[in-house]
Amino acid sequence: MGELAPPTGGGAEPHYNKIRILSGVGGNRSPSDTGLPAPSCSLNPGLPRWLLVPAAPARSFITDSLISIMRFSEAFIPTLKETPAEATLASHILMMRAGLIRKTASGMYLWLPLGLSMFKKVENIIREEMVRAGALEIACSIVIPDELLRETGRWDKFGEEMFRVHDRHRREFALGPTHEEIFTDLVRNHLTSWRDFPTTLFQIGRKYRDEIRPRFGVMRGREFTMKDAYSFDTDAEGLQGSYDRMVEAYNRIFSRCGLDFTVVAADSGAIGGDVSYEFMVKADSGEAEIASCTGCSYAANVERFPCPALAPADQGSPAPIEEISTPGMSTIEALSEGLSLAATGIVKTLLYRADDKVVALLMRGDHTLNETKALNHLGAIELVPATPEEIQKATGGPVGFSGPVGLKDIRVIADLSVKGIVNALLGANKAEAHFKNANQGRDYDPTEWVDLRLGGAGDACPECGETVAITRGIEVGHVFQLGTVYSSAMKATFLDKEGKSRDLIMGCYGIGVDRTLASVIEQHHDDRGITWPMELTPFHVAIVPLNVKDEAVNDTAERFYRELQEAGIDVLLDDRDQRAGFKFKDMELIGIPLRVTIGPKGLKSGEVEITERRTMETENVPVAEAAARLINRVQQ
RNA sequence: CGGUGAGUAGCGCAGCCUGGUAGCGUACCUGCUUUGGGAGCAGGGGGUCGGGGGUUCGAAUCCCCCCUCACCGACCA
Repeated sequence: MGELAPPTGGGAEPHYNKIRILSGVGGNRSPSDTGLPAPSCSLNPGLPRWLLVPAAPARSFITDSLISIMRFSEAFIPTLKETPAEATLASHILMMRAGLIRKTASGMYLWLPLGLSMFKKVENIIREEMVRAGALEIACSIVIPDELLRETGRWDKFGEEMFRVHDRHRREFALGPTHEEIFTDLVRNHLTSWRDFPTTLFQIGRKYRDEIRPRFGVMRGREFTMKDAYSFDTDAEGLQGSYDRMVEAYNRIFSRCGLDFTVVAADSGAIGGDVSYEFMVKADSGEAEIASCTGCSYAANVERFPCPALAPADQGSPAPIEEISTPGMSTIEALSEGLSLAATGIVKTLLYRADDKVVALLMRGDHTLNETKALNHLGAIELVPATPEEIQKATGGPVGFSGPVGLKDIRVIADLSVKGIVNALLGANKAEAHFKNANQGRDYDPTEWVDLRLGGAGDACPECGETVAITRGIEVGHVFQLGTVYSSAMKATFLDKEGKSRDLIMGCYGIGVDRTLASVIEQHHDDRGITWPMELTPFHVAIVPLNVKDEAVNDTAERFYRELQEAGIDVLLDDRDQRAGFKFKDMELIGIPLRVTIGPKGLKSGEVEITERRTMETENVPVAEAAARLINRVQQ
């Protein structure tokens, strides 16, 4: 669980929203006109052009009914007995089998009624918490005209990952992979005074990224739904405040979704900016690696985890450099074995093509390159391993025998831990040969020293020095302090109190909605199916009459159905003429938290059964008490 | 983009090697029986065998090209 307890349905303090009066219409009501206490926090600086109104209180999920058809015979819930061949991840398998989604193309899914219901519940939690934090919702087109993306250079920077379309006049558009430009453009066109800020806008909409390899169902699709919010402030303190409110909202959102998550320092990647954190759902199936300290609360995405220089192995004093024959030894492993030499005494030379230039990256033999760090240092759009031809051209030697000695006209960037390696072994840039006793400064000299290393378990925590452990996670949210990256590129400015034009200071905040839902299933399932948390389930209670042709059974089921509906509970009545086992399996697969089973035998003794999905514990309850018992358990 | 594998009924699969005009399970429809853990019997509907070209008297099957999908990889020189 996160730090925060989920909010209670009622009794919470009122929350305030700011609404801007664009024209003079509406007058100048003061906050006290609402009859509610004035806002207590920094949410609102009390600017005269903001009108304060109470936000809708967080609705209780009990009244938040989103499904209209609640008889199984009339619903569209195509459950599968068998596992579709394409699915390997638990959440993907269950979303297919329980009838939440179907695939329409690689990385593209449609949401069936049951899936859509849960989807909307996640969406609504996000929406409520964003509004609670003072953000204003808008809706954007998914299509972005090329000129906006060209302003920030991202038309080119996104490369193949961006879907592109054109209209009949050959005007070009992108299917938005993210929407910084749209929001920045909107704000620069309409908000120009220091009085207009702070402002945070958000939308919940589809995004398109032509992923190299879509996988894991909706977890990494090419079309996905994202909540993206953008804050605009006039100074660094303002940004920090907007940012803190979003982080707080995120904590509440993921807690309400019943997720076990953690917040980690992250790389800001293609979005840009300075401070960046990711919200990670803990899952072994996650694609992200997290370095978390065993001693303190520090945690970071390994992409971002800093790796200072490590002390070099003691290899004596410098000896004369010497070329040696190393037939067939083109890997660190082969060299280490063939020459009985520790990998720590070897320097490997990785050749990459950064955009259109080949660069050499030096790593200690036992270390792994962190491509993200290299990419950031180079400021390149693309970083790919050089081809054998490019390596031959750049070094004069074949793949597997590259080294920094004698390299000309290319950048030689060395990891910090290469410094101080005495009498290193490294490639001679010719077939079947390496140099031994190579020494930095005498035999080769990198042009740059940078942290290029990928951290791993056992590395030191940068905060407290204890060792870190590596775990995996699913990135469900990402928050950035962008600063002026976009505002300066797009000339999004405001006039300050002195009448001077200054760049707006921005933050951006994303949540993957589909992925959050899939994560919930990753963390809430068993071998029978999904085990929904009460706040996200499409139905709180399943009514299972065992023999729909038995009048007493049927009447009782219908009576429960009415009573529970009247109490505002989402209830699914399995009115299908099917055998008991068949219905039980379906309900367990779908994961409805409570099941009331009505059978002829039980009715004769005046009892029905209530089964809790999560524990599969069953209790017999007198018919007269059952409805009240169910209502009570949904509400707790 | 590389490797591996797969495209045959809604879903899961066989048939292909060895060419002769398509089958099993499930789901679906009808009837009867059954009714507390994915029922039984009987009858039935449903397929451009991913697409195109070729070989052949004849192609799901053999050959060529293309498309799509899945899994793994795409730093460890």
